[in-house]
Amino acid sequence: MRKDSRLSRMLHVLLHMARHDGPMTSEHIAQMLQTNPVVVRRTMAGLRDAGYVRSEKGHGGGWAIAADLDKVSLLDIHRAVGGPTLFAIGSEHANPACAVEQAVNEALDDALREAEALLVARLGAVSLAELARSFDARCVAGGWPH
Amino acid sequence: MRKDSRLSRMLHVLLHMARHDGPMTSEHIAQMLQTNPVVVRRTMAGLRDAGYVRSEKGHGGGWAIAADLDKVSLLDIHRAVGGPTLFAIGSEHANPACAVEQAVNEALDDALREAEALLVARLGAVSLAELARSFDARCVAGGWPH
DNA sequence: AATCATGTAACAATACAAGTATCGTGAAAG
DNA sequence: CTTTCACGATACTTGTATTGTTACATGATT
Repeated sequence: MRKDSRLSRMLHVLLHMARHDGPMTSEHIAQMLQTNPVVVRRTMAGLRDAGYVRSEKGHGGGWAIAADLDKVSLLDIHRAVGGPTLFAIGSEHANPACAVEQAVNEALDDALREAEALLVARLGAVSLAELARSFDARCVAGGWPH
Repeated sequence: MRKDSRLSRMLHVLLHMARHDGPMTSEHIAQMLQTNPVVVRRTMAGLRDAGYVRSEKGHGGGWAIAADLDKVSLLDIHRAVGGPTLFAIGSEHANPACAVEQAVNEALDDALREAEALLVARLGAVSLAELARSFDARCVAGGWPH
């Protein structure tokens, strides 16, 4: 399967929106993401439904942030875009009749659950605001013009 | 993408082979896995190349274990079947020009790397022999006939 | 009324594991 | 030494998910 980049893309967009006055159009965002405006709308629809962004039609319309970035975590965004499967590996049958297969699946699923718990904890611990601040810090450290 | 079940399947097969005298044919294994003999040969080719199993042609031929199960970890098997990507999510561009995207990718990749390290450590810490023993223990605990 | 922008539906492209069919090759059995 | 068995290898097709694309409807602004 192709790798799901929706979380990455939405974080990218949100950080740009946080540093941008006024709404941004799907067309503009699509250029940033090097993709299609329809893909942008499709993906951001999830964020809108969750209340993290707002969209307006017509002249001067587009997308704008609609939530306190301190209160939204990376995990929230992951879930807002559909909370896709995290792992590309797993077991074939959920409830196998074979006892050997049961044992194998249990061992594997244990390990996967642990890794998933860690990842979820990491994503849940970082807010969009913190991510934006760490970006600012990186710019200062790198001598970036403000 | 469809979930990769090669590791799960190969562990299933190896545990059966450990409790089985003489070689097992691809046809027999395919029935266990509820799949096709060609899929079995294709997947087990990796294990053969790594020296974990051996295959023989002709009458009485088939697959047999060719290594000390105490010395082979679940991680070894994962790698032998191609060491596929573990995560289904990730970032789109490896080296983005956009500084914001760089920051986002770094934050995400950090979290993914940590989770991957945990998973790899877990898989690397369990040998096939240990997995087989834990299966035996489970059978005894469940009152399984030996 | 014209324009701009989102909303939605439908469909093609892409990627990759898995499934399938077929033939070749070598080893054992008769 | 011919048949049979089993792997080896190739060339597809299928299934499933994201992503890309086209087209058109809808609502808001000028």
